[in-house]
Amino acid sequence: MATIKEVAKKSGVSVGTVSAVLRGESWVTGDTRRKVLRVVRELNYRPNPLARSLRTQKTGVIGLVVTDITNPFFSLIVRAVENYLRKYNFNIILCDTNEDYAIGVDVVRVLIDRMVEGIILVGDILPEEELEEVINTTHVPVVAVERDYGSIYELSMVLVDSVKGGYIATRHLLNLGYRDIAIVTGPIESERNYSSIGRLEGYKKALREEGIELKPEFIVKSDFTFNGGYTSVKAFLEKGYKPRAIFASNDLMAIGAMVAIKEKGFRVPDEIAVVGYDDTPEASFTEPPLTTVHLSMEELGTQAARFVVESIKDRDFVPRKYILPVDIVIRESCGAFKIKGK
Amino acid sequence: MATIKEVAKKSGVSVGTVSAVLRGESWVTGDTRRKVLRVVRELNYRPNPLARSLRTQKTGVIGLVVTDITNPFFSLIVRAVENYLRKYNFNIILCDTNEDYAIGVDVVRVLIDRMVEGIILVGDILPEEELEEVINTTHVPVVAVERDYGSIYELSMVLVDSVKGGYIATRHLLNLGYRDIAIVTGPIESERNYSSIGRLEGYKKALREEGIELKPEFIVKSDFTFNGGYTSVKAFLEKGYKPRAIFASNDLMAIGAMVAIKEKGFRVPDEIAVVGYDDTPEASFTEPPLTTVHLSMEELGTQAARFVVESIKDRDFVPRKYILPVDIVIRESCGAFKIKGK
DNA sequence: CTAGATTATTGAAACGTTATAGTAGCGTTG
DNA sequence: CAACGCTACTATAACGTTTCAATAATCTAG
Repeated sequence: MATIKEVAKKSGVSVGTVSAVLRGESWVTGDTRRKVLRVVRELNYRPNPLARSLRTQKTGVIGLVVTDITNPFFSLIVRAVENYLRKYNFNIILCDTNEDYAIGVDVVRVLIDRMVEGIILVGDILPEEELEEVINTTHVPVVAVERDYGSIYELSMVLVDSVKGGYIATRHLLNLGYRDIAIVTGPIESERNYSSIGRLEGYKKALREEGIELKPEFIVKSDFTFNGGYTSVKAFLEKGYKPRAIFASNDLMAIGAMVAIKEKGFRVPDEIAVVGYDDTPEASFTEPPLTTVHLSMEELGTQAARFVVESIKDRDFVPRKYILPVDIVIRESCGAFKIKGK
Repeated sequence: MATIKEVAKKSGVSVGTVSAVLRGESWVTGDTRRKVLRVVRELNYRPNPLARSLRTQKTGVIGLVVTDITNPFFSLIVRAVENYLRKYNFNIILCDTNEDYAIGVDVVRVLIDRMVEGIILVGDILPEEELEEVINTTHVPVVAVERDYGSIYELSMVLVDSVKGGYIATRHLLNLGYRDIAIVTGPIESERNYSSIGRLEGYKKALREEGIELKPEFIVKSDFTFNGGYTSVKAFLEKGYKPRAIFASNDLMAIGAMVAIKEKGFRVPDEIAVVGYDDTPEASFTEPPLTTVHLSMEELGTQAARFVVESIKDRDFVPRKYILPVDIVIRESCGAFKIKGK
């Protein structure tokens, strides 16, 4: 609670000098510097970041907005962002929008009022109009993660190569000799459902390449939740369809799908193979362990944080786009070991 | 970017008046008020929270520190805290310590520097000495969640009734007729491992009550992780022990235990029944679905947030302790349905 | 009508810093 | 030895608010 004035008075110099010492300005002479530092320690003085920010117009705070912190996909990103930013002495104001645009718009405004030095939007936080507004009326660098806003706005983006992910998942199933492959997708109504659509594209591409005809009824629409995966696959099987393999566009739905499959009396992978997407921690706990498209949330978060730090440090940083590469991690739900093993 | 000065100038009144209008002071006359409000809208003026905070010594920010945001147990709490605090217009600075005391000490200092109005510590963030320091040298209200600091410090606490949880889990297994019940514990070396020890206590109490002798070799020490549960139970079974039921002190370990049990060729629950603790979302996805001690992380978070808000609003709030009640949610891993069903 | 009270408003200090223009003291230099 | 340039500082104006004592304007009472 000591202020810089008290330090100045007690050490017999001006506040400017104290400030200079604390900021590490080189001109202060050895003697005065030592005296000031001693007093600082004696009074246990710590500069008030509020006052400093008001003067310098820099807060050392980054706004981080996610749609759902309880989703491990997002919390892993949050953790990575935090770890990266800590190294640069940035703090994070975290907001969870519960997938609600209204809250998103609101919190972004508040963040700007609070003069955060950068904003990271993870997932579908803002509609385009609002994003445009933010970018046009402020100079806060914005980084979008897992949401493709195209190339018309001045912001960096960190995306996953969804098409490729969908492609290699399907390719893997094809390589194992399966032909009848169904897909469980996330929401695909609007073209802003970038990741669901991309994964579906990859799926189609792989089938096309192999000369396999696309069956529209094998495209099962769902919603990225466990329950959605479960109910949609259950309904699908109850209609009498029986694919040899299912590619679910995320792990949660894959887990739901497996439960439904087993409930219907089919074995995984012997009768129906399953592949997921995301490689969330639970993927290795399932039975059988889930073969899934691996992507590093850590890398996503780190990259986003890096972009934000760079745009702050480097006055003429030009917004970039980073596409995260993906690969497949083979466990047991696809049947690869059984086939190759024998 | 407009300032209050510009608003004052443009509407022909003093800054004090503008400030008064914005804060809703009643004395400003209808005419001036309207004029000011019009200009505010025209210039799209928004007060600068930094300047305001500097003057009022109130920031509207709460510090929220967790040990591991990727653990669903914590992220559910975070979400609840956020939702509650949003209603009161508080923002959250989030810090993840990665279970590292050094980071914990550091971030709490920073939070205090930044003049947060309250601090919520979830899990084992600070050693007692440091907590004492914080409480003695500042007046920031502190709430600890899931960490019992006893009653000597001036802070509120939100705890889970661990003894009771351990008790009802074991009781449930006893009621199903099982006698040979093993427990997989979390870390129990230090008495600050409040929750592991409590759960173990509850287990012992239930057995004692039933007149069953405690077998020390049936107390399997582990570490609250999936892997820990898996390896410790695997080792346990390989030593030739075969309990009729296992109570794991959290769901992650319970899931690990089930994998180990099945790997050893035993069926769950027919040969070995399993009960978990926490009721995390994954508990319903396992096979068989996990019977577990349910506790509401949402309630934990909300209660913590409530305490913090109350201590801010109410000048003479006296720190309280809230003990969350627990109950058991019966699924299939304990075998209750099979037994009762037939 | 005027003194006193009330009401609507202003002006300026304060919050705790940083940034910048200014200056005293002192050694060089031509 | 006057002019100049350093060096090591100081004084003070910002940053954008809120708060509060002071004041002008209007009303009330005697």
